[in-house]
Amino acid sequence: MFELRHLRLICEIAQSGSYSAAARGLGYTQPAISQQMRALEREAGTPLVTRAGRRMRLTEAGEALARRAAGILSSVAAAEDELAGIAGLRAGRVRLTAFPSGSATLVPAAIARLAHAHPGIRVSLTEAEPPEAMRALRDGEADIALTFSYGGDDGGASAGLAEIPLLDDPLMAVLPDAHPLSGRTSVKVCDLAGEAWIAGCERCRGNLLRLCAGFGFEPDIAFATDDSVAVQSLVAAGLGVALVPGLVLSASHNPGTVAVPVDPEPRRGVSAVVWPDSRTVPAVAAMLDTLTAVAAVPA
Amino acid sequence: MFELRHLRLICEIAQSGSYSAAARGLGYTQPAISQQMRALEREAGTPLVTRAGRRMRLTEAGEALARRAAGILSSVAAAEDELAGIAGLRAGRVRLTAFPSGSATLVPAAIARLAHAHPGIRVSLTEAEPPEAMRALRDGEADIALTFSYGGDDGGASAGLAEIPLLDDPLMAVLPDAHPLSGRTSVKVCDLAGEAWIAGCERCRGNLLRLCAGFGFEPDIAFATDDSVAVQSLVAAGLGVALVPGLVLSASHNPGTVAVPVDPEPRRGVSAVVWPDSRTVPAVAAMLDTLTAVAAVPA
DNA sequence: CAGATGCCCAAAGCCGTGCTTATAGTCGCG
DNA sequence: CGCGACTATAAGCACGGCTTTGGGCATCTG
Repeated sequence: MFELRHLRLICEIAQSGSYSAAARGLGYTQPAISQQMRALEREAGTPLVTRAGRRMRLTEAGEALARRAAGILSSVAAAEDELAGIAGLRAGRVRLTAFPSGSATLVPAAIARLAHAHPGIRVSLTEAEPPEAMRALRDGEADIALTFSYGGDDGGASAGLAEIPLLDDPLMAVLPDAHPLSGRTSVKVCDLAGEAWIAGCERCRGNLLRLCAGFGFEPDIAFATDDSVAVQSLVAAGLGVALVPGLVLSASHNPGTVAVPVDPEPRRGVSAVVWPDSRTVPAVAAMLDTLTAVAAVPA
Repeated sequence: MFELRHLRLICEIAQSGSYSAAARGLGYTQPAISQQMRALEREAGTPLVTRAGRRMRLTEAGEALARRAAGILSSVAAAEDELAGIAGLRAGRVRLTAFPSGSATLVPAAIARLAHAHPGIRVSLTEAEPPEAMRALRDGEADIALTFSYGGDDGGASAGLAEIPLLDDPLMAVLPDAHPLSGRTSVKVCDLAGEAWIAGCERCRGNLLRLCAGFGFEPDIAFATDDSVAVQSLVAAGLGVALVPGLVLSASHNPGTVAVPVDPEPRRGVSAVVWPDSRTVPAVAAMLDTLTAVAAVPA
């Protein structure tokens, strides 16, 4: 099989019409050109140039090869340009999978910042709860999975994956406006032991149960819904109280409710999970950096 | 700049999804693949694959490169096919420049034979007297010049060019039917010393003068014309006698004339002239061989 | 016509590249 | 939990390809 070096050579010779000139143009010495051409002709199985007195003239085969070589070389150059664009953050793509409240807060801010810094990078966003996000990551359908985990669970970040902590998201107690404790600057979980509870998603509900068990009671869960807006609406309607992550509240807060800090503050960890190798992929690295930066400055 | 080896590699990996499989497919050992890929990624400036557990997955950059590589490799393969066609006489072109009586005799036979043996080869034919044919050859406008020369001149085959003798063409005396010598089996030049002469082309006329001078007389040239048909017509009209090459007579013979062998037989040499390098160009070599073969069997 | 000038070819030597072999580390599976 | 398959790393070696040097040939010039 030909070598690109040979194709460049035949093009250069076609233009300059001389081995010496081609050598100067390509940064070789003249004998190197002679040797390369001999190798190329051996490969081609037919002469590509003929000596016509002082000048070298391309044969029909040489002309044909030079013609094709020009196209091939420009294709190669185009491929190099494309890769250089990806390496230089002028192009590329990051596929993000984030849980709902993440995709409503951290992610939009990160995307906006990244789009400003590197307009050529395309970002795609899929919304998924952490378990599905991890599956997408494992299946190669996503580059970054934005997940959260409570102290008691591992978020599914198992072998081979790298987890980058982004922020510690404090849980707030959400009470109806009219609730007796709504004026407090902080509440204890025990204070709410007798309340009816509105629970969130499945893993949030698990965390709630563990948390309350730690304080010696089992919460009376009146309703459970994945929808964080619905949770607050149910609270506003006076049907119970809830523990809601600060991130959720920063994205949407029902005005009929009050969010009160909890003491001691329960937290959930929000982190990005990637394949370790991905951290060296320019667009992924840029997005991770941006997410970290955005997370460091709470909205 | 990339190497074709790298492009083949990324394609193979894209298909097989494994370094080891790619190594088997390409005939390398596995470490060779690892090293090539590392070199390629260094060149590209960005990772091209990520380890996803057991499987290797291409990154966006890797996919992009693999996509382009496939096209590039097929272009290279097409170029190789084209050259292989030229080398294998399934394609190619020969540009022939021949003097008139050659292009009417030897050349048609050679072209027919070559077309039969190698239908893919295109032959182009230009008619030119030897001096112009040599110029075309020097200027690269022809691959083979078919020329003739008399003993006294060199046919213009000067330095750097190779001359391949094809045949010795005997000159015949052409006499009107009614001429007193028209019944003889041979004539001597001296027998025609007192005749009026019809001369051919410029170089033929020069040869006639030298020939007669050798026999101690100067011919009385009544008419001179480049057109070999006209020469014979003038003879047929009783306006003189002529010396005409056998090759000319085999292509056209005026029935009102008689061609008589001359003793001793004057001759002109017919030969093909090429650049020495051309003899290794497949299509040119094939045409030279064919011309030689055709010349060996006088039509 | 001889010298000068480019240009290409040939031979020899050397350096670097890239392959193989051997070995260790890692992941997934039975 | 050990086995099999895969990849990474290191060391060693061979080949390829480049440079240097010297020579032949064609063209141009005084």
